Amino acid sequence: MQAAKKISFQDVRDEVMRRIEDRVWPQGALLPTEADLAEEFGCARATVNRALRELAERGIIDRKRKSGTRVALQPVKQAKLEIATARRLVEERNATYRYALVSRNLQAAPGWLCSQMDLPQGTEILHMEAMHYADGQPFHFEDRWINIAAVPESKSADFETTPPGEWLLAAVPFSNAEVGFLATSADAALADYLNCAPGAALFQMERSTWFQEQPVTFARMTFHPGYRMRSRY
Amino acid sequence: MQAAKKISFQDVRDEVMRRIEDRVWPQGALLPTEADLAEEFGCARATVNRALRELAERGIIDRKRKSGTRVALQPVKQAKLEIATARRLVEERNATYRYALVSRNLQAAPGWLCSQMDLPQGTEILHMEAMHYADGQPFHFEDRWINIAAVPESKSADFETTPPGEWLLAAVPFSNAEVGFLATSADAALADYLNCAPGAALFQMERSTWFQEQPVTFARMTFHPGYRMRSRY
DNA sequence: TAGTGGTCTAGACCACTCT
DNA sequence: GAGTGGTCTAGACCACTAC
Repeated sequence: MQAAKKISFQDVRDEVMRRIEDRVWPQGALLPTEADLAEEFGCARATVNRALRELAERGIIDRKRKSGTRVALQPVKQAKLEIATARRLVEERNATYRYALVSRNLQAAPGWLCSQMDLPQGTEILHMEAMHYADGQPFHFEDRWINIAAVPESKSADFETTPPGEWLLAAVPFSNAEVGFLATSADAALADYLNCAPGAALFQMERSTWFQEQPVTFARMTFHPGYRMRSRY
Repeated sequence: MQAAKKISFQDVRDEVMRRIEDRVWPQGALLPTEADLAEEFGCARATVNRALRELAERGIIDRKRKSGTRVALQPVKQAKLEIATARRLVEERNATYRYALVSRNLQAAPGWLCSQMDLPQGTEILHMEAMHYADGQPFHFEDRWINIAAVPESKSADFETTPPGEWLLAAVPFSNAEVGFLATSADAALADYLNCAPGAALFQMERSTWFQEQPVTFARMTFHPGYRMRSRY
């Protein structure tokens, strides 16, 4: 005799997923109601609900009240990108991380930054440039702008030893951000910093960050030639 | 008198989030147990559980049995990237989408592809090149490889009018994938296709896809100069 | 071994939306 | 109006893990 284990929401989720993959329920098909599935699987409706809710979050199925649950026609594919600090990226590769502050200036925000970060003209900004290295090789160049008004302590923070990204992560831990990824050509300065030929194709990440509706920082990271950002989904 | 509305898990989630943002519970702090929070909020423990589970999924808090729930020290920042078809990307910009198949060949998989997709040497592969346009301007160039063994119907599919990406999305709707993003320099062929100077910096996305453990397709998309991929988190 | 989160149940009511 | 998912409850037992 089999031990009649209790059905878990994971069992339900996986079985429903299997039927979708095996086209038992093809794309666009209507699934049984939660109550029916609960009866079939011999579990509570709440268990089925949680299973289906997870699949809906993944974009596998679409749910609407009254209409019921359908297999998604165009499953939304989402890749989750972990936004990590340079230190973590470097150490993940079993390399030694090193950081160096290149420049630090208190200045009025330039126009392009004001529109980028949604700041009033002439806002006081802390501008820094920094380099991050992996095993002594250039990893990425950081162009960092911090809104002093949002993080006053940054004015007196020690960025000689602590990278701005890590400092901010501790100072403003829970923020919203907008990221952009693009390719750019190395200008003379980047070529120098990243030890590559001028004109080389470089991968860039730009990030604007807000905390409680207030713009905090803008950063542009330019990676060494050949850098590749990866993800699974 | 206020209408004493029932507390929802969203109320609990938002209030807990507020206390974390306002440093009522600073980073690393131990939160009250689910039972205590349930009593405080006047709701069932299951309601608190769902609220905290969501925050844990977002990486805001860390939960461990017996130890309890703590505010995350290093909140994991995750960006969700929607992987959309070229058609959708183009139409989102209110531009007119056009597709053109450039070449189509049945051939043995080259060595680099076999290692990339984890295929046996000499596997039969359908190789295609295609262009995608937005308002008549080059949007991206697609280099596509399909494992015939995994999707036999692809051999006779009409890729003159249907982009391989869309065809595959319908044929193999629920798959796993690995994506990589990088920058590359335009060679003569890409410069021609994308109407840019040779050597221009271009954004590339590479994707390998599996369905039920079997390699299905590899695609390399090279975008027009100036393309930027965006996301929020 | 005891405390904490993880999950399931059975029932109830609500909210949306199709007809 | 009626059908379906969305959520809450109160209670129970389980599973992991710090002690």
